[in-house]
Amino acid sequence: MTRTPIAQILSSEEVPDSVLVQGWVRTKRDSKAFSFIELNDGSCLSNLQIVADAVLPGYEDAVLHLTTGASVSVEGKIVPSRGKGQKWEMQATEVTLLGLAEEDFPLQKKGHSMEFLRSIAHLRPRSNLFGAVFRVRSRMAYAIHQFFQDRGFFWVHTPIITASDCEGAGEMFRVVTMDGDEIKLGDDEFFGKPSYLTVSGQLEGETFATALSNIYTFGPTFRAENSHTSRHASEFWMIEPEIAFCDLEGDMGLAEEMLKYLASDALENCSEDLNFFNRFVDKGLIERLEFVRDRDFQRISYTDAVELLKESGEKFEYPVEYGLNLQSEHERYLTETHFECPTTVFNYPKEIKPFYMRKNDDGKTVAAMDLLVPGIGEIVGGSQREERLDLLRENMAAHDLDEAEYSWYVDLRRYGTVPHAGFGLGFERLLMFVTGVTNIRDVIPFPRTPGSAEF
RNA sequence: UCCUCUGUAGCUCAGCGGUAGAGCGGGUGGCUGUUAACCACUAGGUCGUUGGUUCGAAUCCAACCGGAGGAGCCA
Repeated sequence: MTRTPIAQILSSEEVPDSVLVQGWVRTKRDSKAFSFIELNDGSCLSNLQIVADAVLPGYEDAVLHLTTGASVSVEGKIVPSRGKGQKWEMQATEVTLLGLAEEDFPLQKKGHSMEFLRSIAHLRPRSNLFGAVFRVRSRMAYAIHQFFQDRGFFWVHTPIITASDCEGAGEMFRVVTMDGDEIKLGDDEFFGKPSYLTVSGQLEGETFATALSNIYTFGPTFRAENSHTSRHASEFWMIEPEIAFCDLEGDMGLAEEMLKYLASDALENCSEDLNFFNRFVDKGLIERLEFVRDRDFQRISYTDAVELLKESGEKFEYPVEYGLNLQSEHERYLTETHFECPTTVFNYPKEIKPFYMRKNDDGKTVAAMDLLVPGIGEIVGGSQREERLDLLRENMAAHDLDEAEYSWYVDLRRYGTVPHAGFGLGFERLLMFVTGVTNIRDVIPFPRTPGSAEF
């Protein structure tokens, strides 16, 4: 008999008479004549309640000594439940123990801190919360591909090892080879020059956007910054669409449409897990996702945002002044206090943005945009790219970049240049937004942060 | 890199200068169509590490190690 996922059983109107389920025991309650086993196989949040009569062959060995965490294989009939709390339950005809869980199995039925669960990252997917997080993670990855593929975007696999620093994107990890304990550098360098783990696939993405028109990347990204915050990781996943024949307006539109699409997809396809988050993690989650799905986002230029912050009467720790970066507290005020909804800030001063962003006609600002969401801050950062050869060269010089290092990037402006734009969406930040989980370490299977690369 | 908090049983925590505690989890027994089941008994600890103060340190002090939060940087 082949295994039937518990999700399939619990969502059925009519079920096959006799099925096989396999999974891990969440809890067990014994009485004299039978035991209730709560079995979870990760296919959904809910457990299947199994009734195992004491007269079953092997009851003593296979059932009586079961503890939380043990793995079992159970054959039986699905019947309407006589108890409250579930529609179906299983009347077991055969219970086979696959593996006991030793008595110090760390996952209990209640009261674990996120910090503790992080320390047992190999077992935490078996908890309700993390099972739900990683089911939603899978679904969101699927929905992202669907969103782009439905709109004619091609998925491009940009390199993970790179020799070009996407300027300003952050500190990089160096890639080296070893001879014993000796790191090979200089002339012995494997790639003939210093190479790094990618901090962004954007520059390579642009080369494909100027060929296939609409592309996106979706893959791991690495930043060697020594950040200790709940929203930074050294290894994370990023989605970077790049669109030819597109300006900032279209770029902002796509980012907003995408966020709405993903909120809608999660509400539609992850309702059981979202309801769980809504109960135990963030009471306003579903309401917020519905808001994001149904209502328009706010847009405000950097210049207007600075004015708004100055006139808000709010006391900020850091100064608000044209030409300075908006601080976390300023972004939070805009999206959480003033607008109370996702907010796109656009047209930043050129001095605080990277070389590749397109200069606006005012000569002072560039066509950049950041999409801010309540509770998390920046979730998308993007821009229209500078497609004019002379202006790009000026920008590179102004940023002290060696044009020779970026000759292939400059070439895109020499051979059939086109207006184009794109953005980066942090996948984990999206998941924080969709699940209500407040620490990035808890939405990625095995988090890498400074000083921590266990598992 | 800077600032702040924190480390006691498998887990969550109490104790805050005078013989190491509870709940949950584990074991044993009982009871019940139960559902964070319930009741009784029981095992389980170099109080993060090292040093210091003290008649006496889980408790006070210092350093170190681990964890967390915030700032910056960004996604």
